[in-house]
Amino acid sequence: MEKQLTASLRQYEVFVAIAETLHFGQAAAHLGVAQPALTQQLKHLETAFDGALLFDRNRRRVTLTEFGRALLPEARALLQQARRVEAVAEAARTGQRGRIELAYVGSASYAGILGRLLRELRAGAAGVDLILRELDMDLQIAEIVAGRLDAGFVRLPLSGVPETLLTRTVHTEDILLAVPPDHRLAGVPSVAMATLREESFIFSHLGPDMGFAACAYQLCADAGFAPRVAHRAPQFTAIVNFVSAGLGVAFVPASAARMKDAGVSFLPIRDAKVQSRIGLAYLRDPSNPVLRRLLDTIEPES
Amino acid sequence: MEKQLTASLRQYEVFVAIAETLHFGQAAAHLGVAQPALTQQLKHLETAFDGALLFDRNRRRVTLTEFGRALLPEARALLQQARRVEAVAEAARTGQRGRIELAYVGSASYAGILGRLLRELRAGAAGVDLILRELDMDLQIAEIVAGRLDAGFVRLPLSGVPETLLTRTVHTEDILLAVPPDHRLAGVPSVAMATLREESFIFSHLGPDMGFAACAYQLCADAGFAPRVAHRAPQFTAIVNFVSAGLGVAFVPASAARMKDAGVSFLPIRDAKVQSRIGLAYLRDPSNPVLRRLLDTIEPES
DNA sequence: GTCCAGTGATCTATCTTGCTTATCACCCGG
DNA sequence: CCGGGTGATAAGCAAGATAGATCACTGGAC
Repeated sequence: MEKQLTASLRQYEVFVAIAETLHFGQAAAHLGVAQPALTQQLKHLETAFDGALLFDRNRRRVTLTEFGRALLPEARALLQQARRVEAVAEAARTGQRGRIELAYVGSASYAGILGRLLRELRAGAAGVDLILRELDMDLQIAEIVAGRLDAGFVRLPLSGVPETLLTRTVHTEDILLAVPPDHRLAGVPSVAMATLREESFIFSHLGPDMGFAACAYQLCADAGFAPRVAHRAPQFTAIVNFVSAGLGVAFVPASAARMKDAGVSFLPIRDAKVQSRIGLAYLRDPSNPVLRRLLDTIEPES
Repeated sequence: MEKQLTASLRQYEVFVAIAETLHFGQAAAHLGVAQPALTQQLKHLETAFDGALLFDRNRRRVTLTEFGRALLPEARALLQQARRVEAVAEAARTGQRGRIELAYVGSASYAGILGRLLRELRAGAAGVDLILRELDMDLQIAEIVAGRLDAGFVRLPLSGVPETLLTRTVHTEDILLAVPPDHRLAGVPSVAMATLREESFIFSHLGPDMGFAACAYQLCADAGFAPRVAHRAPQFTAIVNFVSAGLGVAFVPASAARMKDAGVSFLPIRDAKVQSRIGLAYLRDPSNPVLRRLLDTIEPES
């Protein structure tokens, strides 16, 4: 059992108010209460200190005793800290202060949206601790559902996830076709899906129903064929490397085209009806105020 | 009207206790109250923060929310400051911390008692602000009575002072006779009062009923004569200078004999029945705890 | 000296707060 | 399915805080 505190904030508040005006009536008005309350609270405080008087009350003039004078700065500091706690509470409640743990799939870092979004998150909220790490989409989902991660940037769409897991699109970009330097299409200004029916494709590891791969399969399905998958690679860097080595062609998000790897061409697809979307995935009704604030900065859509 | 504080120390205390154990029952035991009290107090605190929850209570496990986690360090700091205020209050109440304003008559500084006493005052009380100044006895008394000075070191006795002004002897020393180099007594090992009846004396300015002068007059009265006062000077340094210049002899406190001014001899008085006392003068029932503590270190006597 | 305005203390009734005990609702392991 | 453990809820009581009226004392005006 800890040592009990013997005086209340209210009592220190009264003490400081009287010390500032040296007048019970004015201090009472300042605190918005009647004067007898001050007399009583102050007396309680003095009783808490073994009866040591804080003021000399000569009926006509109120003066701090030496004891009171010694206590005043500490009492002021206490009240200041109390106000600070409440200010911090307000900031934490509205998400301007606190901690958030986010993840992102590797390909999200090409798109440059991380920097932008996180800059927004920081705007006017210098007190936010941000823990950020790169993580594959499937692991992100597991961590979020388990409550060990607040939210994550993934390639949409998701499938087979609990319906408490929501997503919100934060970035949309075209899908390009990456072709090797010596490929028949290298150098053409754009391609049509129909011409790709016989190509060998390099796809990501992730299944056909989620993320970027789902969009790629959709492109092919729209064009009336199923892609022949020659190889799989985990990340777009690896995929582009495979393309560069001539192992096949690949769909990549436009932001991955910056890689300019060994003569690989990135060709617009004339008749593409789908784009790749990066979204933030999070649990419904998030309790983390920082996340709530982050979601507020993203237009609530899809 | 200031912004009102919305939560109480008790509520933060409850919050921190629960945060430390993550268990309502244990926290309640720790605080020495029944468990429902915690539930209620915590709810009050959460209500004060617009209903934002501080803990996730899953019936089986209590966890801090991000909001609670953000608030915890501030709440801890608040409680620490509250404990600090009470510690400071205790120290101030017992005089180990605070401020004291003291004065001393010039001749008290020869006696070396200031250093000793003030060292005692500081012992185990590093938080004491000491304001010290040299001041003549009569001014000291006025300042003390007016409440502008806590206490002062003076030569006893006092007379004609309010009876609320008390003194306490802190130092006693012999009275010596200072004689010029060419005086008939220069060089004798000691003198008897009876041989001084015809001497010219140098006295201090202060009246015959107070301080050192009162002792000197008493010496002469005991010997059956009234001293012939040739000159007056305000301080012992000046008096010894006058003696050195051959203007007469003078009684001085033993501690003034260190001055060794230009061949002046300081002779013990064989039949002296009085000594000079330095005392601390102060108002009865001092409210300054530091002064009370100082008085406690001086044996309560005289 | 007398009186009056100003100020803090005191008294009392009322309302609020905080705590206790008893009980409930729920989760989880056997 | 039951029992131990845990937090929430309910009701009652004691303590605390406040308002309003009044008292008591101070110090200056005259």
